[in-house]
Amino acid sequence: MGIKERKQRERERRRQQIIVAAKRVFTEKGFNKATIEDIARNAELSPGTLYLYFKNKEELYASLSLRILQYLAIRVEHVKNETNLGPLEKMDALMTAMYDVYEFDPLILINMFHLQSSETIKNLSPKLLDELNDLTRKSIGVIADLFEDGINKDFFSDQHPMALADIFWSMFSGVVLLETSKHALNEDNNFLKETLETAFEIFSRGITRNPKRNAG
Amino acid sequence: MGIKERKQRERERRRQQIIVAAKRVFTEKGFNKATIEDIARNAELSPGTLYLYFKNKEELYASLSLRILQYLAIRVEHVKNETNLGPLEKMDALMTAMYDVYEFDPLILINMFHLQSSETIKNLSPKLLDELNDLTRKSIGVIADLFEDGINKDFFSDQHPMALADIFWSMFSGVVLLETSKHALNEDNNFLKETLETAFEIFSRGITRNPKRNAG
Amino acid sequence: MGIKERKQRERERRRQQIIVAAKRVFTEKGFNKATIEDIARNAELSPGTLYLYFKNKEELYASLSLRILQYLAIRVEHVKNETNLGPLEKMDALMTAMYDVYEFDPLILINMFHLQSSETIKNLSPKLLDELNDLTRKSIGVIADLFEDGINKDFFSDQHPMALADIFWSMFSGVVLLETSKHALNEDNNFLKETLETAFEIFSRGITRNPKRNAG
Amino acid sequence: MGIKERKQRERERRRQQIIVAAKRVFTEKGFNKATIEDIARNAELSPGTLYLYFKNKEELYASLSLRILQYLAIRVEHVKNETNLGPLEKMDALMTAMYDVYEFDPLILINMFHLQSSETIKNLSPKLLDELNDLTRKSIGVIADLFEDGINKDFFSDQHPMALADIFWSMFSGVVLLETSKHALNEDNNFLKETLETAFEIFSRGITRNPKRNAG
DNA sequence: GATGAATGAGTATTCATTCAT
DNA sequence: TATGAATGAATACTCATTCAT
Repeated sequence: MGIKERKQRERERRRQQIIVAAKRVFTEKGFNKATIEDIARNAELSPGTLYLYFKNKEELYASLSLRILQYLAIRVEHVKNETNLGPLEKMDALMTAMYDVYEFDPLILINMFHLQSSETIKNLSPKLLDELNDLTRKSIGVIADLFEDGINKDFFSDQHPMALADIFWSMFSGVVLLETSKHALNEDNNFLKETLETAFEIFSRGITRNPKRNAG
Repeated sequence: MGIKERKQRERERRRQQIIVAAKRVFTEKGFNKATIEDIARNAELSPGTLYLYFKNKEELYASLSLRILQYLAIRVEHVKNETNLGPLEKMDALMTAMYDVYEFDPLILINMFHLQSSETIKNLSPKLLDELNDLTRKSIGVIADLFEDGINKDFFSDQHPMALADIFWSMFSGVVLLETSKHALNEDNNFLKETLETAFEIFSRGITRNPKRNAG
Repeated sequence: MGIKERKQRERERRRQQIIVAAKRVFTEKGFNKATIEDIARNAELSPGTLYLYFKNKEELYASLSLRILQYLAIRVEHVKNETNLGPLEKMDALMTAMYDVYEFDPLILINMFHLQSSETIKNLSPKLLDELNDLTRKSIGVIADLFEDGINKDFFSDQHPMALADIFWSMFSGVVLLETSKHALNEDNNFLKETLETAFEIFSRGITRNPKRNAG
Repeated sequence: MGIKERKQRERERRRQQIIVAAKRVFTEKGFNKATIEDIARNAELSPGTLYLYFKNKEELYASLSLRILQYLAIRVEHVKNETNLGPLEKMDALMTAMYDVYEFDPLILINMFHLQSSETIKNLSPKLLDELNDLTRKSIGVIADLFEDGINKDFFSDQHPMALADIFWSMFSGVVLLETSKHALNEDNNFLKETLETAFEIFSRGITRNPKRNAG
């Protein structure tokens, strides 16, 4: 048992070692230009070993996203559960959470959005795709709940909560992608934090029912 | 003379024939999985012929984006020049324009956003990249002008116009990408128009100075 | 008839136009890197037109050699027919002739030797190859006759005239190729004339029967 | 340790396996018509494997020449070091050496001369070209030393040793190429040995100072 | 004859994946 | 488990040649 456990832990350590290397290489070269050998060398393992831990290159690529999505899920869930916060305060907490998610691992977050572009989706295994989507949808669902709550309590204007959540998520990913592409183009991109804050601020004001706000 | 002209027209027709085929194939398979032979077959031409009209695969791919960016530039420029419209009305006109751009060629628009993802940027020729960016930046700049005008006239809250334009553009691309990825996942995505309208509506309300609005 | 003749002359002019262009391009780029379109552009004609005058690329390439081989044949024949010259004087005349051949068109001469290398031979049409070989063999044969005459008159040591002619020809082509490869390597190659003279001088002394020479 | 050594040896065996196949195929078809797949098939390996041992087609091609040039260098160096031989005897030894070089690998020797033709030079990587040239020049330099020694000792007529060496080398390569092109033309070429001997004999007599010879 | 647009066969090279050790 | 040598499928691009005008 102790042995089994140790082996299990050892195995998990190897997995992380590979994931870390993969992150570095994919981030530097992009999915297509990154080779398995690059990653293996970076992980100080042999190419063959990678296949003992990941079914194939795409699976490895996608596995990078899982962790950040899990973090996202935890964070938004936590916001939802903060029962002592009102809808507006939860919005603030949500925005902070989103920025934390971005900071948790910006490179992977971008990879993930890229992953969602239609080209990549076509080449992913259905199982993996489902997993990714479930995690994403779950978080967006929780976000929708927050909006719904706000609407019910008349803080937010009366719109479809899921639509709001989608737009919120779109705005988040749109800003992240744009700011990152600026980075890739060597323009300065130190303003992502400000841009994101401004974006969320606009969004927040946009959905807030004015009387309430004035009152608040 | 007449002959020269006819040849010119014939040549342009071929170009379009190739572009149409490329669009179909790139859209179906994505840049990497699409082969020149696929496109040639689709265009009912030989692979060699494609190279009489486009220098290489990337050039062909990017040429798809140019047209829609030109359309975008024209549309936003036109909104700016509508001198008889006030800032709020111009916002409405801008949103309509953006949706028209989406409808002008949704598939290519998505390709284009994908193009902007960092992976692709790394693999694009600098010249091409510049061209694409100049066109994009130009339009975003005009959008910023609209916001600036609105701010000067006290319709919009006092924020950096370029930042607002970036967020506007991010929201647009974010929504388009999200809705399209839903499509790729076979969820129904007929709601893009509504989502986009809602998104713009929220954005609009978010940036509008309340007193004015109440007055307006 | 006059018309026919004029047409014939016109046709010959075109042929030369192409040959001149081909020479330029083949010399600059070598056989493989030179394209038919390069040559056509250089000749201010269309690619298709070249095929009205030459069966294919290789035929065109080889046709360059014919002229110089014809010049060679004439020159050596002329030396042979100089009945008022003795064997040693004929050798001098022969060497002068060979150098003239080199100067007649150095670039083509080198192409020709290259042509004789086994790789190219395999890809030439038998008919053309025969033509080239007949011309070469014919000249080498005449050279052999000169040696034979010298041997018979006891000027030259008693060796197989054809073998001597082959060696003479080998030496000539060897020197030309070596000096030219030096040129290609950007070493100075202005010494070809001297090298060739020295080579011929050595050859000449090498085959001359000493007693005779002492007497002579 | 033993394992490492065995692997090393195994690797060298593979390399030879490829070189042997390459020699066969290049010799049969020439550089351009020979395909990597041909060679791979001939070596009973996959195309990809060839690239584990050689960077590209040209490198593989040129690697064939290196061995023979190394052999040449060793042989001429050895002749030079035979301190108990006089100049004339060294000439004999040199000629024997040259013929041995030819016999060491006739096909490759011809490839090598072909390699030196200007067309090929243009398409070779500079690094490779340098390597080949250094080796060649080195041997020709040693040959020049032999001539210089002979001149100093008054055995040979007073000419520039390097020029003599170039001519000697030219004659060698010229004879080899001519005789081989005869072979390619299906004429019998069994006389190369004789032709080469005759050529060297003529050369030798041509450079030898007569008084000495008479004395000798 | 002349054109030049179209053809499509031909190939070096890469790299994800496997499997004998 | 781990290795890494071997695999071989896959693909952009070129260019000699043709042929409708």
